[in-house]
Amino acid sequence: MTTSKGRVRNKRGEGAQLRDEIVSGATRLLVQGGEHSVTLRAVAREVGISAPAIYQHFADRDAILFAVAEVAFAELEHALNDVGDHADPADRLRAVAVAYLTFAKHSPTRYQIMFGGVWDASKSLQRTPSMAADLAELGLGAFRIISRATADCIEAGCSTGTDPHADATALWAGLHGLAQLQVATPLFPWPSGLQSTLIDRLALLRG
Amino acid sequence: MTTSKGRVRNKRGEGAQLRDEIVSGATRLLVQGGEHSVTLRAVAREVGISAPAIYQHFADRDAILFAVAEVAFAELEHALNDVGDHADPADRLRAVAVAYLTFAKHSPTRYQIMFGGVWDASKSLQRTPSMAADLAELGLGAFRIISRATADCIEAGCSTGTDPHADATALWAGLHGLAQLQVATPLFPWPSGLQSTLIDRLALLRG
DNA sequence: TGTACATCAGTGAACGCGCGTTCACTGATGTAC
DNA sequence: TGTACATCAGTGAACGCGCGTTCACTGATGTAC
Repeated sequence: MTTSKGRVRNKRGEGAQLRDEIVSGATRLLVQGGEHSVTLRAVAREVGISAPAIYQHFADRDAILFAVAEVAFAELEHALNDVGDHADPADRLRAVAVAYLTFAKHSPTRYQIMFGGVWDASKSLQRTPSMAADLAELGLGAFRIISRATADCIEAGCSTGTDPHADATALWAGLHGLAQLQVATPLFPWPSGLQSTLIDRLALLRG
Repeated sequence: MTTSKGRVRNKRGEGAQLRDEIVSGATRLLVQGGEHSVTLRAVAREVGISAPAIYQHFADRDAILFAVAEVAFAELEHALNDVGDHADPADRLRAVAVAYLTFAKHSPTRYQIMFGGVWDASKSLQRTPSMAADLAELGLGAFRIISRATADCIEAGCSTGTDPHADATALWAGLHGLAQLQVATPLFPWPSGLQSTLIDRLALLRG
């Protein structure tokens, strides 16, 4: 059986597949039209199902966006892990940092979803216990990769730092700021080599 | 004459006062309930006027938020200029940076409005020429203060940097990232002294 | 093997809501004569 | 000085829209006997 849009109804026991389609559809809408355009009904239209069908998989709109963020975090983590081999730990850390910035530049709207923005004050107070904690946990995955690479630099003597956690946190903040600002204010006269400057200074890498 | 809410109608020639009240009301809503709660009608309710009255002063909702951002940028600029006297240029730069972070921490929702988020992809394509450029100009005001303070450090020999613009930009990015991340992920184990670490490293200040 | 039945994976119509926006208007206030 | 008039600063009702959510339902599919 096909719906009016040609979608094939899932077989018995395979209903959970729709969940993935919903997340994909929401991601597509997010990337194309911004967070604002991801409504429950719009997602249903995008996927080719009726609106109520979403309720079998998600409690509300925010739950969908949360799932989108989950996937995005997983992709980011994968990108950071996938920077290839580097003999020099400093080069590896630089590659990780660049991968982070690349992800943010390539998927600005998803990146925005991942770090706040969505869960605004009014609602977040209620869902903080569950969602914010889960989201923080997801973010930690990406952070740990940066953190490990930073620690490796210190151990190998490529960095003059002494506190891996503090250095990694500073670097993370710097990367986040750079990623966001460059997307937000493209008209600003960004100096060339800013990425490297910021990374090397925050991670205390030797010139 | 008073309206049902007790508001006194402006006299002839003083209609422009309502503009300020609208901006204030929108700011109040933004601070309390997040960007999402700033609708044209909600603003009208907050101010105590009918919804159509807003159209005499603003073209649409985004124009109101833009005005809110304008005021916020002016306040930020004022805060950065108002850090008091410092014999050491490095101390002054540190004070400016701390003032920046304090503003962001104290007015997170306004800070969010100032740097993107609001003007999402779909709409911004149309209003980019006028609004994004104006907003960038506003942001430049605050940046110039950081930039000048950074240049002073280099001139005075408190910083080992050689390119004031690049250093100031890196510092700005770092401050922005720290400001945003700390608001977005309060559960993260933020190391103490992170602010100073980040500032000193990016501005190349001597320990 | 056939058949009744339970369950799964959705649909379609309907609801009430708040939104942005328009339109014609109102009543106070200043101005010209 | 009085009075007609233009203008200013809004109001109030109405519109169509998309939204989230509910409800009863449908029809295919697997399962028990």
